[in-house]
Amino acid sequence: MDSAIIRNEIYRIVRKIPRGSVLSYGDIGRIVGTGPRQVAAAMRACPAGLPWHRVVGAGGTIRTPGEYAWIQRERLIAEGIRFRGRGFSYDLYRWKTGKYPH
DNA sequence: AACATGACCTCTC
DNA sequence: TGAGAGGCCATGT
Repeated sequence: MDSAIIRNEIYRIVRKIPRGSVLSYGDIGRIVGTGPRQVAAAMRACPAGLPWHRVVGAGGTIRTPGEYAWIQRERLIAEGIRFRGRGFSYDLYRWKTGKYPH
């Protein structure tokens, strides 16, 4: 199935995000050619060892439900991301090294 | 096969 | 600044 391949692509990209950087659901979706919700759906399975905390909502917001939101925030802060208010500056911490297809 | 759901995004008002 | 609507499409029932 295509969807399984896309899921693997998503996981591969998330694994590539370097420490201290983040990527949004929408951007990841744009890279692999699918939508933001599909990225979220893939993250629901969350394989062990995956740096899921580096995947955030558009504009640098935490969209993770429940207590994981707190864990994610702590981990991001531990990687050097400074929060301002609810979220942080996505432009500042976005993983820029990965070139997006266009 | 139809239907509901969702760790989203963008545009309105 | 915040709430609502619509679009999106893989997943699970």
